[in-house]
Amino acid sequence: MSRVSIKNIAQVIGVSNATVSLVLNGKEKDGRVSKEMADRIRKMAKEMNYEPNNLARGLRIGRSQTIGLIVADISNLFFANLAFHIQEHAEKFGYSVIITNTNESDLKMEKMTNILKSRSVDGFIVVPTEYGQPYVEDLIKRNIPTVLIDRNFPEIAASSVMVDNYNASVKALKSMVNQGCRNIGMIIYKSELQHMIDRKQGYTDVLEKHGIYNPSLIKEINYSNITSDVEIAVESLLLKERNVDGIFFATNSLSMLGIKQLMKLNVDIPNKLKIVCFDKSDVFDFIQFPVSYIQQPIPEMGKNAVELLVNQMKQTSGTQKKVQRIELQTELLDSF
Amino acid sequence: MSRVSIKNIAQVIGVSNATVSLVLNGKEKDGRVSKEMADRIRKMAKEMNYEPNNLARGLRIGRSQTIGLIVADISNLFFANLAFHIQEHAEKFGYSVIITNTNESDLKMEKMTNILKSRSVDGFIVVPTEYGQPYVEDLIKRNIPTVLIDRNFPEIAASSVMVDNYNASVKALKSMVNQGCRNIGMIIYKSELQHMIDRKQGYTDVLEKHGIYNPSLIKEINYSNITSDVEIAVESLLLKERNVDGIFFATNSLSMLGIKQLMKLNVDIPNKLKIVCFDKSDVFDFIQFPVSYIQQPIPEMGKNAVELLVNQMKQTSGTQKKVQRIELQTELLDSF
DNA sequence: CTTTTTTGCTAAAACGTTTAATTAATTATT
DNA sequence: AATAATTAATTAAACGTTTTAGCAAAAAAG
Repeated sequence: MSRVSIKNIAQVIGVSNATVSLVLNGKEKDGRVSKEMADRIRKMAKEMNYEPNNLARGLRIGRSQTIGLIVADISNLFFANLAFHIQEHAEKFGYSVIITNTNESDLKMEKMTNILKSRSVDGFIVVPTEYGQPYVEDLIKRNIPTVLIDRNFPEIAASSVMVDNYNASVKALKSMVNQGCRNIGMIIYKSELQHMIDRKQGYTDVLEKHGIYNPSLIKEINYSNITSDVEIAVESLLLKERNVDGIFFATNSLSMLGIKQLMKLNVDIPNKLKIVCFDKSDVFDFIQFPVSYIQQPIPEMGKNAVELLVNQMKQTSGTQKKVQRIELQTELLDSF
Repeated sequence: MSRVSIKNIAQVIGVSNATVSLVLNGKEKDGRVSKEMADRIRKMAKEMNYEPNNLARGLRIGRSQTIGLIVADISNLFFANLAFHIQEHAEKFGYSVIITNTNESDLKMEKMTNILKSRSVDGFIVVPTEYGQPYVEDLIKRNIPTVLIDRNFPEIAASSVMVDNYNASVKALKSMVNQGCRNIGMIIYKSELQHMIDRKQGYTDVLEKHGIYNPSLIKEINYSNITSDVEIAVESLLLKERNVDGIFFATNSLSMLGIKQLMKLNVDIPNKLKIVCFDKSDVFDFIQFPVSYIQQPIPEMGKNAVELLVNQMKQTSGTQKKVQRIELQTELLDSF
């Protein structure tokens, strides 16, 4: 036997579709359905194992109660955690989440926005790719509720939930300077994304203020060549004449590879070299030297993104969405 | 301006809905639409930025081209990777994936199956919770295509993609015995799930065959108390009189906590104690002692699950689904 | 004992597709 | 020249909801 519909229930009870629908949506007051009939309908619905058809519902009311989430890489723990919290929170508002991946590919970003649009998601939460700006602009032009997370495009009118990357970086570098570092390297992705630029700027500003800025200590890594690029970068920074006494890793993937290389080279941490990483990692619990790291408030990021989005979705669809940019603070912590 | 529909395109061109639909679905041959008209329609559709409404489509054709994926914990890297590969593969068949979490809660499992059912997913890929069997049975009773992954319920007629947990365990234990271990402990979840039972059975059988089985060396951990339980279990195994010279960790989360504890206690690995873990971890690259681990073929698991499911979904909806149980082999590897 | 209000329900349209059944016009076949 | 076949489209119903407007009966008010 196929799926039970409202019509089926209506027939069995001998009442109209409308009455059943009203009751099952808790609008019995509004529809003035008698208490007895309402109870009878609810009982029968349960008995017949009725489950609403959200396709039909979505078609009719023009909403699908679904959020489209586009992340750069679900197998990266940072994004996996983010996805987890977004989902948990979305559920509280009655939304399901469709998670999709871009693998940092702009092409895939275009594809994923299209797939999700055609599934009538009510809104988007997006970790955009480097040149994904046009696709975000398209969403906004179409007046589809959209919230950027982790990364944003400052020059377009998009709501976003970010951490204060500049100050995170400043915090990290100040701490290194205070601990006596004078030749601090930085390993960062080569990217035009604003959050990377901010992290770099924080580094630059602190070091310049202390008169110890040296641009040749910034190593920019190609995402496509990450493993070998990091190895080379670390080795280059460790050249004797450079006298590097600190390295700041701008993302968790860079940290992992960097630390691996530092261990291979038997670098004396923290005595000869101090390191600060972006993001916490399980790995920190297993290495014999202390690591400082910038902790991002992942649960709050997810929570805020969902709330921003829900607010946007609530607004009457005609009006221009109000742009809200949320910036959360990070914490600088020590692994032990 | 709101979303462009087929009707809009039809009006602009001055033709019927049907013609536009036929063309946009590539059925122009079937519907005998002239080449010129077809081209005109396609061009106009592109120009007007038409995007199909999959809610309407799904409602009409009774399928949503969506797979519901239920995992135990998306923030666990094993499941995150699995989700990643399932998604990549599903996409090739034109399916989107809605990922949801249960956090090992049976209640949530029920909720998630309901949510996904009401979203008319065409099929389910499920990592079931310990007592989630009734919900899987319900899906099967309703003739909804379903594939279990990572865990299964042998007594119900459900298709599944598993690794050969018994032989994985046998492989691990044989290797430890061959390396001279005689008092081997095991740390495993207290669970009635078949894959856990199989892993335990592999342990038992190998050790019994060698006459070195000692049930008091099996430590069963409560999922809700995992951190302290593992600490206690490790300490208990390391009591002098036990003379334990090997520990087998039955899951990645147990491995992580166990290794942490072993490091805290400064155990001499691998000289005094050998360890084998289930699943690979990033952490292995960062610890100073070698670890053996069972590697599960995550990409193949995802691929097989999607293919099984797609096959089920292709079958005419009336017929009883053929049950296929796929068992993949694992590899025993060394971290270095 | 009218009139008004309230109560309890129904009819029917709409959302955007797909698709089977027709129709009408043109071309091919005898 | 009549008939058959092909081509190029159309019509209209259906999928399962939601929701507005309306109707009839009962209850309340005057």
